[in-house]
Amino acid sequence: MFGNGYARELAVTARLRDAIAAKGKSATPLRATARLQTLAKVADVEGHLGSTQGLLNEDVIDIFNEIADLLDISGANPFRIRAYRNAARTISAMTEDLRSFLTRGCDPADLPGIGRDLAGKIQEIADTGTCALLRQVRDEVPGQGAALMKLAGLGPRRVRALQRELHIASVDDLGRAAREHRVRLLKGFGARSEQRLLQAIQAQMDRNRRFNVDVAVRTAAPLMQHLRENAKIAAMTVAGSLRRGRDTVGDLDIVATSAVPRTVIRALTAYPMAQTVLSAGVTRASVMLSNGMQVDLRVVPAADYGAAMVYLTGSKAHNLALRQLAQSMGLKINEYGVFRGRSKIAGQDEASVYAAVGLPWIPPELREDTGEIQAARDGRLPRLVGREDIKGDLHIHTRDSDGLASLEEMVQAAGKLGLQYLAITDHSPRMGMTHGLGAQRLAVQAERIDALNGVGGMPWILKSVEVDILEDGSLDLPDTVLGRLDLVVGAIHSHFDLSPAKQTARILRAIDHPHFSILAHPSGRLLGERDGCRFDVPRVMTALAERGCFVEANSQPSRLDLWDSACRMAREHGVLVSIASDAHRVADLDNLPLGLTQARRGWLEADDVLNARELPELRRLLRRTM
DNA sequence: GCCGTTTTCGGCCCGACTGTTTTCAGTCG
Repeated sequence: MFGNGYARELAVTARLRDAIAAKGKSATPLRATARLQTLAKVADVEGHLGSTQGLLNEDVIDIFNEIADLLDISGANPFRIRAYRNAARTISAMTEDLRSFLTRGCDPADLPGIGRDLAGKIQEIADTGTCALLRQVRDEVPGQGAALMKLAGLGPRRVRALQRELHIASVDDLGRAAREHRVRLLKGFGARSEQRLLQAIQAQMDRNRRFNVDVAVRTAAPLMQHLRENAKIAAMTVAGSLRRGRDTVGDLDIVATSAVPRTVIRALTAYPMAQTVLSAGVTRASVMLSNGMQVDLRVVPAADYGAAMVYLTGSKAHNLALRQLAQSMGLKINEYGVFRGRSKIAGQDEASVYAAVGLPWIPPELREDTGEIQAARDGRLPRLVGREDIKGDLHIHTRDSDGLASLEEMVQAAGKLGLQYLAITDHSPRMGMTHGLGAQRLAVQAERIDALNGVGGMPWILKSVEVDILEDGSLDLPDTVLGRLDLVVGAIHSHFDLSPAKQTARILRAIDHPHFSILAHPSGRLLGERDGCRFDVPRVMTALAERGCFVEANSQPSRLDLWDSACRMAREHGVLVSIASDAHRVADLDNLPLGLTQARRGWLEADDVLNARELPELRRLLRRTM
């Protein structure tokens, strides 16, 4: 998915910064990024942004993971295997382009989990595009071992057995063998595992499907209600990626506490939407719902609830780091609590678990092992922006273009939500299908806004427009028209597939426009439908900062654009973020928390958020000085 | 293969569930 893959191309993470600082080297990401941008400015734009940017990171991640899978199948030292996986994870947490990292003279061996050997392999991949060890292990493990490993239910041992005994090289081979009932003849396999493998092959074909967060919420709510009504539950919460606020959700993780766990397990397996029961034990069960979403349920005693919540909220990387920290203190963390020897010292609530390892409670949105544990240790955790900090909404449509409610209805609804101000941002003329507004209709709208503002008792209405950024970077309305507005929100709605160089130049030109205020949904991605456009994000952030402009975190569940790491990059560049609903109807105003969550995942505090400002301060900030 | 409040060797996160076994290995989260 665009958000995850592309996020890897962005700037230096705090984890990286911490790791380098811990090793006694000084490296401020801002300075590093600035240097990079200087290089970019002098370089030929097309050349700089050509085919290599970010691809090295992907290459190294793929190669290290494949080496790990193949070593696993060949029965290598498990800790050597883990080293490759850890290194791949470190690279995927990097948001700077690895090639520019090397160009700047930085040493990958300074990164956590990467030593001299793997640093050498990274350099080898940078130089040659591949790695001798990969070729070697591919020779030793013939066939598509790595592809087989990705099937649910197949690990290294069983892949090895399939390859050795049945000469199965590919997923297709496996499907054939399973249908011919040859797999069940192997030791350790039976008719049931044969059936499951066929299901796994089918599931893999259906997969790569993650759910937008609104779908996940709409799936979770009735399920939770069903469980409450049909089982004796003392407390229950959704954990996993939904609780961490990921932009998309793969499955639902639910943790519940009950004196009679069996009732909860039974209630889940009896849920009408549960199509297949994948597993059901005494304390844990998994089902596949009819909409294709998997639910993993864990039932624990009240005394273990906090530990189970930490465990099931994850991320896996965060939990690993937490356990290692515990271990270094002579403690053990599992889903039942924190233990010193046999005695349990914490676990009832999450705060006690963190406190046991000397940390303050860490908000779920930060639990990705991207520097939050070190920040918590140092007392540097951000005070994340909350719903109560949001004073207004700077991206709202009305019936005048493609909205479904009138200006008056949107303003009243914003007032009911306690907002102090809102910006009306209907589309510009180029967006023909949205009935976009030209100069004349904008002037009429402005009169109605003046009249409403004159009445008072409602949120202050700012005059604005969502002006189309045309292919060449010019704006879809004349200067004279834009100059009369309180702010100008600019967005791309076409030509998403320009080369990164052209896309970057297009956006930079738009930002240069004297009346430009906020870059809205910058990538234009539609989750699960359309990848976003590709552009040089650090460069655009730098330009926004230099011009006194802002960037939007769009709250539509199918957009969530900016994504988390780009929000973090905005903060690092000193660009204030407008967390906006992009509402086209009254109900859409309630989407604001979704964008807010991405902002929180990007470590944003209230000070980093444009619409956390009071109106007078907002007005001051909107006055362009450059 | 990495790493050091166990510091250049000897460790490396932890437990539930499934299927195939008949006491447990393999897989998964």
